[in-house]
Amino acid sequence: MAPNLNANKAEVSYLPQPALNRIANMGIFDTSCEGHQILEKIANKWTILIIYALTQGKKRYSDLKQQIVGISPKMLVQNLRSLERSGLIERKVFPTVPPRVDYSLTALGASLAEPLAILGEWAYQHIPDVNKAAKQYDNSPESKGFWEPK
Amino acid sequence: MAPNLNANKAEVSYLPQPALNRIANMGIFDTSCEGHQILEKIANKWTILIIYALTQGKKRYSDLKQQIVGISPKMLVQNLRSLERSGLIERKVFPTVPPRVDYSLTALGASLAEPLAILGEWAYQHIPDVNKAAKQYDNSPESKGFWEPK
DNA sequence: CTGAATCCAGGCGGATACTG
DNA sequence: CAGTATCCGCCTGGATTCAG
Repeated sequence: MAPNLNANKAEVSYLPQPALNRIANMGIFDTSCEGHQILEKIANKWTILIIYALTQGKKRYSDLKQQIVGISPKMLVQNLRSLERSGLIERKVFPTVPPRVDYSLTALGASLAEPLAILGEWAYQHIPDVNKAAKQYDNSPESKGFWEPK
Repeated sequence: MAPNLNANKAEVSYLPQPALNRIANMGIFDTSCEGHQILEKIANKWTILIIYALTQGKKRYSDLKQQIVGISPKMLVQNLRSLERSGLIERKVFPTVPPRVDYSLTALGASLAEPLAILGEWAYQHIPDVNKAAKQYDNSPESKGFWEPK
């Protein structure tokens, strides 16, 4: 946070100021760094969607399974456990028959919802931009002979 | 955007207001939705790290390879191509010998850097929280007999 | 209903060797 | 230097079945 704006960045001025300066120098690029590991954990498709869903309020297992289209029970449970273990969601079991389990965001999980929501909004807002870029890329000469990544 | 604060959310009041209301109802949970696909594309480890690195300014291939610890040439190129195709980064080739290639963020990519930075900052700020939760979880009775997810 | 267990294919992703 | 090509292990993740 100290204003050590060193002069070794001449041409690029598009950096978002506050956040990135700190991040870059904190070992985020190193696998052994805990921040890296947490980032890796939350930066995956299913995790994000689960957080999104739970932001609407507590939900049952079957609700999540229905809302998150295409998720297999295995992946759902796996990610739910992962999130629970990290303290992002809470799992509440009702000893009834048939059983009932509610999942909800913890305070920690709720604090993550905001950043993830911003990310999701970005995705929506830039659909046309990405499509346009993809179309241009396909018509460019360098798109010939490249193994399609994904 | 209209203030339709319907009353069907009684107990949970932790939702971040602005972003999530829109996201949830826009098919983000559906694989066929373009927003979903873009999100899936940017929400992966290597992509995020590449964006982070390039936020510091334009970099050469070898610079990226060195900075992003543990990335293989295959993954690096694959993700670079993916990002280029989506219009997030620009690839500039210098016809010199030995060859030189610079990668840099486009305006679109720069606009994504901010959300990603926020996410990365969240990861760092909550390292202790996640660790504490994990420790508690391990000591809880329900952590017995569960297949460790990741 | 909420998962657990098992099976299995596809692809992610690392290692290596090789080009212009 | 900046990739490309190839091989391949392994793990993700889907499908299915079963249990409490």
